[in-house]
This record gives sequence, structure tokens and C-alpha cells, in this order.
Amino acid sequence: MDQIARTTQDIGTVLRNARKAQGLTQGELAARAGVWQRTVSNIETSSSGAKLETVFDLLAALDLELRIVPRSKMKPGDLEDIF
Amino acid sequence: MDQIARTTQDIGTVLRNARKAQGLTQGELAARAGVWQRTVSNIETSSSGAKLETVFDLLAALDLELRIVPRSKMKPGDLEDIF
DNA sequence: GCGTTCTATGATCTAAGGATCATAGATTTA
DNA sequence: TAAATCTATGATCCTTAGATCATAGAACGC
Repeated sequence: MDQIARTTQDIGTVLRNARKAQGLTQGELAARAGVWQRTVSNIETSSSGAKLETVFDLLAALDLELRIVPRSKMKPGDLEDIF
Repeated sequence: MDQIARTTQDIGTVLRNARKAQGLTQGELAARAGVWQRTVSNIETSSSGAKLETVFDLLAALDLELRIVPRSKMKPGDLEDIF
């Protein structure tokens, strides 16, 4: 669970995981973030190149924030080579 | 220099700082990222709610990546209270 | 101070996101 | 396995980002 994102797809996955981890439905998250359930679905499935603004709305609703860091060797999702 | 972003403005600032730190002009970064100098300017000055995709293109060109983490108490730009 | 380089910004056009309506299909649970 | 809930997606409208042309004005070097 190292939450690295380099693509819109990564962001979708991370958002979905975070949402589920907090026991929220797309509808609930959407309501909190002030967007539509459809939009949450679109972003989670990467079926749209979302707007940065919208992503920040979702992150805020999930109480998350972004940190911009130099690229690591690790790829998003990789768990190995942590050891 | 703790690179936290919670808004599109934060992203613009971080990108600009990173670009300068690497001694690149907007034009050079744009070329690397495959976008227009105008787009870089727009994003850095937050004069547009950029697309996530574009931001990732710029991050990649700067060899940066995102980490999605729980919100800290720290505000973007804050340096105090690290102590 | 002057010239070069860099950044901001006007205008037009197209592609696409999000708002909004609705529902089919998937998933979960009793 | 039937009922309740959740997610994906069709269609339309409006707004806006980015592509693309260009240039004025700011910043920096000599």
C-alpha cells in the first residue's frame, strides 16, 4: 500500500482503495466532494482524463493530500523490493 | 521545501519551483512534456483548472511522482512546526 | 541601456469533462 | 435467490483545457 501515482489510472486505483478503506460508496464520496457519482465512477475507472480540480475535491473528501517527490525506482503497486 | 499540494495552486507552485530547480525554462519543460509553453504557464499560474493528464506529463518530464498520503497538520508551504 | 530570452496572454477551434436526467447491470446481503 | 444497494454507462448541454497562431511585456545578461 504505497500509494504512488504516475498516471491517471494510478490515481483512480488509489482513490478507489482509499474510498473503500473508509467504507464509503461512490455516491457518498461524491456527495462529500460536491461532484456526481458518475464523475467518481469515471475517475476511478480512468474512463476520463479528469480535471485536477475534481481530483483535489475527492482527495479532500477522503482527507488525503498529495506529496510531490522525486521518482523512486518503485513502480506504483509494487510491493516487492521494499525488502 | 516540503512539496505538499492540496489545490491546483499548490501544484502550480510546486511545478514552477521544481522546474526552476532543474534550470529549465517553460519552453524546455513544455517540449519535454509534449505540451505547449502556454499550457505550462497556465498551470504554473493556476490560470486554468488543468487536466490531470497534463500534470502527470509535466511531473514525468521533471522526474517527479505523486504520493497520496493522509493529510498532515502542516499546510502547503509551511515550514514552521517541523520543529 | 540594449538586446536577448522568457513568460504571460489575446483569439479561434476542437475535443472532452462534468452536470444532469435515467437505468441496466453488477454486487452484496439476508 | 430474491431484494436491496452500488456501480457503470447512454445521451444532452455547457464550459473550458489545450492546440495553435502570435506578440507584448517582463526579466536577465553584457
